[in-house]
Amino acid sequence: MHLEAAATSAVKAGPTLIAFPPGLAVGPAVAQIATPMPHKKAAGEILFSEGEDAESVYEVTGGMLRLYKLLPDGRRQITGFATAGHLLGLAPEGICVYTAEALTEVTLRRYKRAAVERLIDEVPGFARRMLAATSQELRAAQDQMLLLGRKSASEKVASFLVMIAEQQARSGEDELDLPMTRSDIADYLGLTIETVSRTLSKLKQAGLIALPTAVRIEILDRDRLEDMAAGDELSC
Amino acid sequence: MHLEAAATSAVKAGPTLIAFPPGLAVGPAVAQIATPMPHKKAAGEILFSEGEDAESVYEVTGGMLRLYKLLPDGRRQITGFATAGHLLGLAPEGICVYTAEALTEVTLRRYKRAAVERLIDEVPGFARRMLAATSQELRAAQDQMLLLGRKSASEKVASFLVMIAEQQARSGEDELDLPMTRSDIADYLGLTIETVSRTLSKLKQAGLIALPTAVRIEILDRDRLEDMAAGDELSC
DNA sequence: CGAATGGTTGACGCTTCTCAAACTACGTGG
DNA sequence: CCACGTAGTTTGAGAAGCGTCAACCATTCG
Repeated sequence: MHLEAAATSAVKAGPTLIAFPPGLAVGPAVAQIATPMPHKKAAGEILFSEGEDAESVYEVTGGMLRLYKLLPDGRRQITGFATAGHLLGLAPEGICVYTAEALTEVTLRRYKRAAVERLIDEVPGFARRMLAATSQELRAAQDQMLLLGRKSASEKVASFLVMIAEQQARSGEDELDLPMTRSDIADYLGLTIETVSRTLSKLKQAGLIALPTAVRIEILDRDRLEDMAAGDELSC
Repeated sequence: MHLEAAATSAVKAGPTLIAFPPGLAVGPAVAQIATPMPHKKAAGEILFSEGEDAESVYEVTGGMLRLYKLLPDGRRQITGFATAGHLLGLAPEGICVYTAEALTEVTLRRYKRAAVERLIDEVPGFARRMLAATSQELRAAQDQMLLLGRKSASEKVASFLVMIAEQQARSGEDELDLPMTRSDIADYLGLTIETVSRTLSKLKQAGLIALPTAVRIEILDRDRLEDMAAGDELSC
């Protein structure tokens, strides 16, 4: 019942999380096997931490989380932002490989991991759908590797803006709300806060975007931004 | 028959490819449904290219390939190295998302993609195994994101050496053969050839490794190398 | 109003990149 | 067998992009 809803929601939102591609339905058997527990987390709360036992699988129904890994000295790499429709905590070895932290208030449905595993084994086609979703995440992760390893700061920020724009493609609006801070963007792109801020200022000066407020971004020249994101020189 | 062999081979080798975790067996139905075509590629040959239709799925049985994505101006990010046991070309949308190129001579088994898809649908447990393998790759991809976004050159090279060492863990040998060039290593770690070379020289000077020849590396202090790879300061 | 959090901007420095030259290994052909 | 060419590697000098440190500004909240 609930997982079906997720199955029809949008895909993309960055790498490292499981999302159900659109057009997939799970089937009526689901709710009987895996009964969801409604959940809510306030901004800043941690859903689960890297290294913990993964006892539950969470389905995001609202809000946004950041998913990240840490180095011993505190350096952080955000591997993705999870939004409605994403499934978190499906670690195959039963251990969380990243931390999930609420960025806004977040609503979730919690499933017992064992129940989801049973679904995978027993509901025909369910494993296949999970496989498709996971493959999609893997593809996104590979794009992110290209970004982190080979793109300049301008190209990274442009890529980020294009990604957010695609995600918030509701109506024809070219105004974006950023739920995350500069620090989150920096840790997602492998940059520092200052470089993100400076790069946004440069894009603003170049007339590609406008910044009414810090968390609000208007895209003025989508085409050039996409060219820049793709690495088509003219990076500035 | 053949896929079972793969199912019992080692996992790790870097992100972005599908490998069968050890201890998984596919079952005797496989060979009947998806008959493999033996294949061979010489070093330098391209198996498939980014953007192409993914018509076949390849199972690597010997040798090594590099998997990479390109930016329009030629910048390259290697997302992983594929070795025996890895499955390539399982793009869910039917389009290759990276290029696979033989690094050494490579032996492969080719399956029709449609046949593998049928396997996924019809052989109980097969989709589940593919899901486990793909999740494992996703985990590795996340590790690589942390490396690319937040590790220093020394930490990157140390991580690479530890990875290769784990992969070539045959016997107690601490001598490694590198099938790839400095250029490949650089494009895997998000560095340049020169930085890789200089970093290896520094590690040699620090007594952590020895370099009998360019393609041969002896690990002298595994512990410190692993500390460095994990980001435990003392980076040098 | 003042503190706190987050964002912007500037000056400076360091890590890594770029450009260039020299060295090594290896295979080919004279 | 050795000169030569080629591809790959190493090393150096200099440049640049991004990080670090620091000050200042904006917004929110008690």
